[in-house]
Amino acid sequence: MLQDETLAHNHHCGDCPIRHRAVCARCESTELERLEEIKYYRSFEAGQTVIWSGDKMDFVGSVVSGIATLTQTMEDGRTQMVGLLLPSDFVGRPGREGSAYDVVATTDLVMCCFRKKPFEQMMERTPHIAQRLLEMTLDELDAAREWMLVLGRKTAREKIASLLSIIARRDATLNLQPARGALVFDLPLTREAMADYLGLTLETVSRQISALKRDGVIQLEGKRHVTVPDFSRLMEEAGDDADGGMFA
Amino acid sequence: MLQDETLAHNHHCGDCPIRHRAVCARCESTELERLEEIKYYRSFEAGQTVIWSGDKMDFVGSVVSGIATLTQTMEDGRTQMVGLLLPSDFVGRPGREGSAYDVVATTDLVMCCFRKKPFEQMMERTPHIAQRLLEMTLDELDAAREWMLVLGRKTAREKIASLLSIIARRDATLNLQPARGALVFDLPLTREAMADYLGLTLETVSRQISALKRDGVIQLEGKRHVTVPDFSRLMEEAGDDADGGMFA
DNA sequence: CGTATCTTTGACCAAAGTCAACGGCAGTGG
DNA sequence: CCACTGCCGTTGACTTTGGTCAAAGATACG
Repeated sequence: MLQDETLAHNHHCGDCPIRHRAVCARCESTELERLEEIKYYRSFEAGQTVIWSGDKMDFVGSVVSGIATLTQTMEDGRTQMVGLLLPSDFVGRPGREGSAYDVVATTDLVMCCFRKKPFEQMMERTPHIAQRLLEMTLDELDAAREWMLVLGRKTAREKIASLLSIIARRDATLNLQPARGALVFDLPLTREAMADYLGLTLETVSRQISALKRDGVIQLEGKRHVTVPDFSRLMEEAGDDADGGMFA
Repeated sequence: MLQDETLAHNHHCGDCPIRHRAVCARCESTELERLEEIKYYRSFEAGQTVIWSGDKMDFVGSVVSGIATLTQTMEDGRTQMVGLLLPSDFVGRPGREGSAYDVVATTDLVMCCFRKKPFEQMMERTPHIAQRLLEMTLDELDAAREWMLVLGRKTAREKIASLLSIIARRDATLNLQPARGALVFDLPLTREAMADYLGLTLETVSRQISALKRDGVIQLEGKRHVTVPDFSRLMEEAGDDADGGMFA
């Protein structure tokens, strides 16, 4: 276990892998120093719940590494994922007491946390933080609206293709994949989590993945390792018109 | 037609009906004066498109009166509503060129507009505006996530009940309805628009409204005028656990 | 090995979509 | 004033998609 290392408080923001994308992206070095004073790291194991819906949140923070999900649950147990948190994404809502959602670590997870009160105070005095948070929130809102189209109007097959293309695209930008040819990535989610993401049952997810494989849209190695031989074909299956401009 | 009146440029922000809820809510009088210099009003008739998806937006603004919708459309014509804009809601995204969605006036509509560039400049110098916009954006994000649960996991009947309860609740807060007893309101949307909101067909919307009427959950007068004799019953039908605390 | 978790697949069913006809109402123009 | 037209909404018959229930395969872990 390397948790001791990841938990260490003496990481320097300058070396931080999410330095240029997180809520602190626009901060200058003096601002970073002040953030550094109120920050601390927390690690979570895969499967652990970071925050329960309704609980009081005494911190906010950024995902440094790993993946977490934001989910809502109805009393009868139906659940819908409403957010997928990747490195650099922000957790928590300044100016609000409790969490509206369950936050669960899907993989092992490291978060850079700030106690809520000091962070809120700092936000008031540091426009760079508020500006960046606004920008990130607007991006999230756009993503949520895109997702609403998926949930409301796409077929099961299109939903799966949409999810795969989102994950593939993200992976390509993070890991600087060759911009041409086959995309290769690992699914960070179980079939059940994909179902909760897409408003389907896990059986339907499984069937549609098998169908996409049968039709040559994707190749599978094991349950989780995916190869996409032709990305524009996948986009077509997702019902997304333009080829996204990724491969011109 | 009173359009001349609503179009007049000499409204004072102090008298504005959305003064305390819109993006300008936190501004002080000197800040309001400067906003006043760059604002202008625009009116749209019911059915008119305010902005086309992909178009360049040279303004941002607030809905003053009337209702507008934000919709996304796939090439084959499937459409999903992704936002319902009520008085005080903000339209447009600072720091981005084009609109990602169609904005359509559902009723006659008056908007308070600001040219984008001056507004963006003012935002940088006026933290009160950026703060309020962040707060509003976070609220919208919460609403979008609530909506995702509706789209992904609720049955047709629950979806209709959810929409009715949202409209009823909004109407109650706006028009200070008696906090007890029957709620009465008008549907601001056609069956088709409701279908686009909920990811259903208009036939299913019609059938489920008829069913809720048959079961006594709602009463209808004409096509659009709704009476809800027992709000907690409607909440139950929506699959929303708590009684919302509205009627303690 | 045996147990637990995740996944796949099949048979059947139910909810919502599709296609089509029709009813009501408002506006228009003869 | 009435007939005509267009839009909105309702309802019915039938189809399709995805959900439900059940069994069994794969993989990892102790």
